[in-house]
Amino acid sequence: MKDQDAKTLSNTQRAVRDLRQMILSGELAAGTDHLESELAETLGMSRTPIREAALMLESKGLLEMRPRKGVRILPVSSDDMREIYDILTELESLAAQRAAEAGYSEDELAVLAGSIAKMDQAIEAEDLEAWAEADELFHQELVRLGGNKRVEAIVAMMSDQVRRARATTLFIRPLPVKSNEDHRVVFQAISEGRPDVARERHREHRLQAKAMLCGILEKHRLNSL
Amino acid sequence: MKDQDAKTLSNTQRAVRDLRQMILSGELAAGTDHLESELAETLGMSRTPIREAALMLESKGLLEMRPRKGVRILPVSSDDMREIYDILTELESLAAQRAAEAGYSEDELAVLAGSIAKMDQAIEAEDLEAWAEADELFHQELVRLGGNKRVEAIVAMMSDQVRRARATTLFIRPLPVKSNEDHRVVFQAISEGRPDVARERHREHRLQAKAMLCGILEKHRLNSL
DNA sequence: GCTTTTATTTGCGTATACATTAAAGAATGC
DNA sequence: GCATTCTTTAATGTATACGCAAATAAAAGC
Repeated sequence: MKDQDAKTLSNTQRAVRDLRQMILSGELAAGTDHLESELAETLGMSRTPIREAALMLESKGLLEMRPRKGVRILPVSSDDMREIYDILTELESLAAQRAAEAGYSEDELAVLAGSIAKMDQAIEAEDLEAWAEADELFHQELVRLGGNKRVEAIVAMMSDQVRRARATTLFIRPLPVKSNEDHRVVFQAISEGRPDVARERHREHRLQAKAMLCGILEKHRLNSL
Repeated sequence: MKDQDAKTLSNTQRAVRDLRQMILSGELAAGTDHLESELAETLGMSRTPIREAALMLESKGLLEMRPRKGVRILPVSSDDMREIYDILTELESLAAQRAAEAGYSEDELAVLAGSIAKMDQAIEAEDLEAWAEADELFHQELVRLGGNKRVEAIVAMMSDQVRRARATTLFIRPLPVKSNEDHRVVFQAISEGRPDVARERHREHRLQAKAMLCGILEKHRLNSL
């Protein structure tokens, strides 16, 4: 990822990548304001590419440009999480259905199967970070198999917004054993070519995840992550 | 809309509005390329706000910025229409469900009811343009009542992409009598507070609309609108 | 002492200049 | 006549300059 840093990537693209990374990692904390000129200096470029990057990240919902107040890193409230999870529920369920309809071969489902295996191992080792990573891969690959590029883009966007909240709740939530079972059921429905089952089971999986996560957020008064 | 033209609106915002309008109206035809400097001259401003506007419209899926080729107005193929309609189906069905759960008063449903009345009148008068406008209002208001801002934004984005194709098919498709019945059924389910019915009926409505529209597009070999 | 008015600062929006580099065209060698 | 290399062109990516309006500080009036 370093080899095409200064080469093929434009400063705007680097700014998008770096700012996104800084937001997701919390280096730019939610709710904080930052002047365009500050960010420009931080990333070692002029305001122009910073502005362009900020514009893009704004339409991805990660920040907001407020004249004279600087760019504000948008916090994610539990209401936001509800909105986002509702969307993920619908679109991923569609993807599961379509993936089951597509009749993928075992080879084509290898990545999905692999992500499930990784999650099992992670549970075994009680490595929550590794589990979260594999879980994300599962959902991402599921959506890819759904074959709808726009769904892919929207889900990626929503996932970005959710990532910070997940990092916080990861160590509060119950061990995701049930979650793994859900994934296996969905996988099986896809590999057996049963669209309705895949759709409905994934839908339930997501609805439960939403309830669990929003429950935790409200119980712990974790608003604006 | 003219009074705050040069006043409160920045050039970038005007560029977004005007370019969007020019794309939707076909003044900037699908598939054509335009240099930043041309557009700048056309809209009477420098390249800077044009670039910023183009960046935003790019992330809304209306155009694509290709180095040294200019900005390309993205065509919408029948495959694209499938993707878009699939998303609209899922998200609008969710909105219908949520609207029914919300238990809106008659007053709060007035706009929705009004849009249905307008569609009936339009059918009566065989005014397809008016029907399309009222239909759009119905869907937009339905989504608004769903109470999910992100869904609203996504649906608005997809609607933009679909608008050109609709203009073309409007005079080929059968008279939307069935469509009006569907709307009434969905409306009733919402006003009676029956989420499952609202969801499922709207879902079917959308699936049929998709089949009809994509059928027409392929029958008439209308790719890349 | 408090409010209102005026000055000052400061960050943004936009124009413009310039460097970069891909693409098109010309020229050279075969 | 064709391929290849060099030259030129032209459009983008980026830096920079500057006017303007909003926010803040200072000053005047009550």
